[in-house]
Amino acid sequence: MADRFEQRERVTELLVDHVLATGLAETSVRQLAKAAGISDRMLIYYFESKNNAMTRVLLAGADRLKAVLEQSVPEGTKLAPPMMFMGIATGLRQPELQPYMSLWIDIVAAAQRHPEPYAPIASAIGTLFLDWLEDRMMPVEGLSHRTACGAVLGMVDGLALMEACLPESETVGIDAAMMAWLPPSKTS
Amino acid sequence: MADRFEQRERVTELLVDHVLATGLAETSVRQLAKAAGISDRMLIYYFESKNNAMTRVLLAGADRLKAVLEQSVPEGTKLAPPMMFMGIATGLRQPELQPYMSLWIDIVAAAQRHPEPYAPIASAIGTLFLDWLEDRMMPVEGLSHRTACGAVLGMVDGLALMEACLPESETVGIDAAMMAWLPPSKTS
DNA sequence: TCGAAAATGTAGCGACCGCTACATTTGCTA
DNA sequence: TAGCAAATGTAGCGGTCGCTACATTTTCGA
Repeated sequence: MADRFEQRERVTELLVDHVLATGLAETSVRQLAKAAGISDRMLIYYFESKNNAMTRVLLAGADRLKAVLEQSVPEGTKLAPPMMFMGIATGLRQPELQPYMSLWIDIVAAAQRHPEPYAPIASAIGTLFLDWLEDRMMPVEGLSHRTACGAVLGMVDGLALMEACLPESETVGIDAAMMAWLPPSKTS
Repeated sequence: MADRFEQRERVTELLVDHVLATGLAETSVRQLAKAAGISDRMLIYYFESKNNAMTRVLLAGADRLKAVLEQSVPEGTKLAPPMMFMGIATGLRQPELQPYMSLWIDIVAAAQRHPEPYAPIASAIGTLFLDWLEDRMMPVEGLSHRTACGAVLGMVDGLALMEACLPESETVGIDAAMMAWLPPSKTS
């Protein structure tokens, strides 16, 4: 018999795979349990409640994305806003990263309508990536650095949202247009 | 006894009120019926199916928003991108328009996971507003007009997404930053 | 080795899901 | 005014929801 908390960690990783593959649409207790190869009874035993399970799983998912981004843009790297934007935008379009962006939109939508447990999750993930960007993007002239990072992050999200709902013919070039509008980094 | 199709139109308007107030979270057949003051049996009778009901309701909601925007920016008006962006962004933050933006995020998220019926709805609404913007925004230098409109729309959406998931302290100034980055209209 | 605690299985609760079968009422037309 | 179709009400189907009561098995320290 495996220890309860070790099992929980193992199951969490399997569930991250699951939500990345299917989003928040197939997250009933029974569906999650099946994806992890256990009974729904044990899922609740490991996590106490579904809300707790979703919180742990989604935060673990955010950590996983952070680790992936870390490889492309290691700590200490400093990129000007246009390069940073295009790097993230093209990265998130890769087949292996695209699920993260779809899931992120799911989470923000869920946060609006089911504050428990999704609002704190969305806020935590948003702040996580704002911090990450703050460390790696070069500041721009005449703007609080935090604000500039928020605006860049917003543009990435907005691009992803357009690509999620419009046919490709309507979205080609939007990324390049946004990049071209971004300011260079501070020169002084 | 009221005519079936007249009833459907009347109920549609009531349901637009409902989804604007509660998003897609309370859209079971029974919840919709209750919001319209009819029985679930009659809701299906009027709309044939829930999918059909949601399609009609959400497209009617988009029409309603279009009519509201029409008042602020009548046909024939031409605005440069920064003015257009700020006008839409501040407008959508008003208490009476905010529900439209929240609902829009709900719809895009739903389109990813429940293509039927939401993907065509999201695509139709997105295209509707892209057309609207194309008519009223002044073109910018060196960029397909359609693409520029897509980028502006994406920035509005991205701003809304950030404001939906982060505390206000993290989002102040993002709108102004984005506006400042937008290019002026073509001078020639 | 044995007994308590941890881990796991089985079964099911009450609520809701979209939808439909069937009976009844209403209103218009012939 | 009789009859028929459209409109509406009542009841319920088979399924899923999150969660729990209870019984059983496994594990490990005394």
